[in-house]
Amino acid sequence: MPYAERRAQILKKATELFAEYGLTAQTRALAAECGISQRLLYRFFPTKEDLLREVYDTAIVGPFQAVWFAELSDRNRPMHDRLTKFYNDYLDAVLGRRWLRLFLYSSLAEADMAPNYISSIITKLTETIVAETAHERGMKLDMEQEAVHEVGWTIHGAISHYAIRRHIYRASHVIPQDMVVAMHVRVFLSGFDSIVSQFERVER
Amino acid sequence: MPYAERRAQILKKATELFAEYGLTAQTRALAAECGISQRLLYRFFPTKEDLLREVYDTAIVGPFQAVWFAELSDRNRPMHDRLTKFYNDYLDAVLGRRWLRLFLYSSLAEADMAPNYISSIITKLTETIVAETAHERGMKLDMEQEAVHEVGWTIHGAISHYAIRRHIYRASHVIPQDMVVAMHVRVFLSGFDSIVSQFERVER
DNA sequence: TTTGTTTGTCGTCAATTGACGACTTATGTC
DNA sequence: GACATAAGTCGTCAATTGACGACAAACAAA
Repeated sequence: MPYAERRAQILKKATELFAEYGLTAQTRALAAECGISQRLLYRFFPTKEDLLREVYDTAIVGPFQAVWFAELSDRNRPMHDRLTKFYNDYLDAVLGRRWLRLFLYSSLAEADMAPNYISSIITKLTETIVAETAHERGMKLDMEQEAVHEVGWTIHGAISHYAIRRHIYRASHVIPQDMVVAMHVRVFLSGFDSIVSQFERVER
Repeated sequence: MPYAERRAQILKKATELFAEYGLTAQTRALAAECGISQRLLYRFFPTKEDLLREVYDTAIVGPFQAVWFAELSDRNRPMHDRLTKFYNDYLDAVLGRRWLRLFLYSSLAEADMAPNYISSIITKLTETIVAETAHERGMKLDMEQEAVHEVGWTIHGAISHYAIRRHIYRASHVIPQDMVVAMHVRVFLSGFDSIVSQFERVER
């Protein structure tokens, strides 16, 4: 099998394995999964840690679609629709079992990867959501950056936790996903004015 | 050192160790932490797994205060106060770094412990919160049990995720905790009517 | 055919790790 | 003192695990 193809196969299987059994999953299990000898892995990745890093970059940071920022900022559509669309897509493309497990394992392992994802993507995301919601209502935001993030986290955290509940805690999920998204979007939009005013009052 | 005392010490150190380094932390490290030989551990716990189970029972299920149910059902106080009080207490007593790390490690390890905690405690909690909120507003709830849980999870998930963000992702937390709680309680209460009506309409 | 490069395996090393048999030391108790 | 029970250590075994040197097979190019 040619170099690139084999490498891609290993990376894919490694992603599945680490997501399932944690970052301590063994290289021998990975080799067996690929149908190759354990020694061959080391022709493609110098150490297990290099492999882990690459798994993280492709499987955690990769799935986020840059186009989502554009869609969330499309002022021709009502914020309610934009949020509903975004979070349904985000749940499907990112917050699946594999992504969540990898992300949590990495975060717990201290491997300051999660902070990277958070600071590089989610920070911008919460800012966008809050700014766009405020704009739609003709509000002029006057609060600390940290408060903006906290407001954005209300909906993002609630939906992320729904995914954790579903995929990690294996809670039953009889209520269909789009209905859950609809609920959270509704709660967020209906409570938005009052939470913003809370922060504006206090943070001045 | 007497039997009971030594055993308690081991249990405590084991909790710290497993929370920090995961359920794969080594018995030798634990022994060193206790200042005893590794062999001695096996006089108190037959296997590592027995130790793990006991750590889980005392450190995960233990911290939940039964009195919280009574407080949440105290109809002499407005729901807003009850929720604010409860979630500040819950964040302090349960959702700390140690508890969260243990809980997540256990959940990821498939060790169907998390489902236990969820089904035995959180299920009842969400039911109480939703029922009490509805009662305060003179509403008669008519929706599926699963929908009730989902409604309760909006606030419980949002606050749990705030704790995860803070302790696991190590996101900066400039906004003081009581202000975050206030925000989530406010969002929940102001959105409550509309989400309930959403489920009632659809679930019939 | 020869030669060099790529693709791949075998076997092994050193460190780690859960578990435990055998033994030692301390603390009463009659 | 004698003797039992509790508290504790030493050393080791077998299995696991990341890493790698040495060698074999496939294959293209001259």
